[in-house]
Amino acid sequence: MLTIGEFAQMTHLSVRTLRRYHEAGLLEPARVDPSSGYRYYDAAQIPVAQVISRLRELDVPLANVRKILLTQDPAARAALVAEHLQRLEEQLARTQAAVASLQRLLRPEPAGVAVELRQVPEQLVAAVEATVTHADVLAWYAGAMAELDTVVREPVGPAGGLYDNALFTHGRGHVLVHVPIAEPVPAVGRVRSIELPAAELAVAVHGGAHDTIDVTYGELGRWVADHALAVAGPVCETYLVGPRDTPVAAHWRTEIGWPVFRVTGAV
Amino acid sequence: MLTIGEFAQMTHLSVRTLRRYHEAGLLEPARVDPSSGYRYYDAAQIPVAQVISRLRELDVPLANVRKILLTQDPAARAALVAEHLQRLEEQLARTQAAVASLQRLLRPEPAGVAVELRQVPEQLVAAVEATVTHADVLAWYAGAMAELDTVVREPVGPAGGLYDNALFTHGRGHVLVHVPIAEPVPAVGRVRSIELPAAELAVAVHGGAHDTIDVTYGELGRWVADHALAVAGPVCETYLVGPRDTPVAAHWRTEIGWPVFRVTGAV
DNA sequence: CTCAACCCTCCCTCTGCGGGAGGGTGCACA
DNA sequence: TGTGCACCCTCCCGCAGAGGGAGGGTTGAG
Repeated sequence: MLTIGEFAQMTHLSVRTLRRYHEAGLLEPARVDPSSGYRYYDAAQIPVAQVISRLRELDVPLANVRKILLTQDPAARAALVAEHLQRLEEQLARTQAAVASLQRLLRPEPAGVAVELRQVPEQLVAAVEATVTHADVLAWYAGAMAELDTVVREPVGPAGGLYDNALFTHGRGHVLVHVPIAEPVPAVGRVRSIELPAAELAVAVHGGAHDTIDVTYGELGRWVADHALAVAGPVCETYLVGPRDTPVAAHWRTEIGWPVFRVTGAV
Repeated sequence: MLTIGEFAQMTHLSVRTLRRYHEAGLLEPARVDPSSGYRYYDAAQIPVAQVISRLRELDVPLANVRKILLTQDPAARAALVAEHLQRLEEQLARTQAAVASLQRLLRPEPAGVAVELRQVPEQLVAAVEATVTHADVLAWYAGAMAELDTVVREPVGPAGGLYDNALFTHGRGHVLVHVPIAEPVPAVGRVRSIELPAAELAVAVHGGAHDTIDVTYGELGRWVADHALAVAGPVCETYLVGPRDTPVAAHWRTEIGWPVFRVTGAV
């Protein structure tokens, strides 16, 4: 039987951390003295503590560590670990994208995005909509678009999405993805046929992956601000070339439409 | 002049986050209304906000972001960014090591480390010592060892280190690195000639990089516990083959000496 | 039997983000 | 000129996972 201090020496985990792991149900001491509360560990628990330590080095949340430890079946356990490694790889990809984008931003050559003012007529679309958080929007978008694809056989234009301002200002908002159609389709699942109202948009096109789309948003927003046009509704993205057209992110083209009130007299 | 909400839309940062960045001195609004406290931003601040956003994606702490933004000289700024990228790479290496080690740990084949009981005589050494935290110990070690190398011309054995138990149990403790010598050397900088006392050690050898040295610590500690030998002092590491001998981490050999009281009658 | 080293619990701190309460502002429209 | 509503403000609390430290009980060697 080892005291918590001895166990800490052998595992290189601090006494505090061991107590926290006990409290979290990750590493129950072999025995706890009922009167004094002293924790006593068994030498057989050393490898368990080391597995925990390795998982924490990989930033696996304590709750997931618990789940992994409670999983007896080696295959299921390996799957849980693999799932986390998957997440690490995605994070690595995001990190690399951020590095590339940062280097571009720090070079003092403004991109100079072309902005155009456009009158968009009302449009019949098949749509899926929901209120989601900023963190969930990517996953939700993928599901909604897949569902749209199963229902809409003959789209008459590229897919698009309407993004409530609150999504950006407060991290949660109303989102609608749509595919333009010629004739109404029956309501299936979450898909509904609706008519998007006509709009006046300031439009810019973003080329490449969506990691850096905020740069184009910034340029477009700046243009709108410079031209003193009031904002009046959700932003409208149109996926001219997207993941469904080519897997090469560099070839994607996304049109961003920023709603404005026409200030000049021409109607 | 843009309100905080408009600025949030253009930069894809939440209103809350912008307020926090203001408070932290990262992104001062172009104007703050003295009576209402309303923040007003300039469109020219959009790229700045985007740089902050990219740095935060790279997990640069707000304090460092501030430092980077306050640095006018592009070269110095690039150096700060490069420094952080360096840290990211090190972290990546640690992550990969943790993955490899985890896979080994989850395979149910115990390594089976050979442990030996050894009487070590007193030894004259040139040493550098300090009280450091667990997080700092690697950097401190590198500096101390480099300083030792400049003073000691003729070591009579491999370098080693004494690690106070508190370093492991409480994350901060006394550490001493040393090189054995035949004759005392003059005190230069932090280097002193001292005599390490004789000791009784349980000894095991760890092969490979230090990422996984806790596994050998665990095996050794378990052996000591199984043989009911009381611990009585700092752990002693000896770097039989280390980074100064070969850059190939897989070839390193580190001897770990765990102080014990001899229980058998033989003296 | 004494005393130091150890252990316990409880509460606070840090970082960077979000939620929500309670209350003041700005501006279009009547 | 009021009214209403969207917007803005500050202040406090929550989360994760680690450390710091206070105040007090236990253990065990001399």
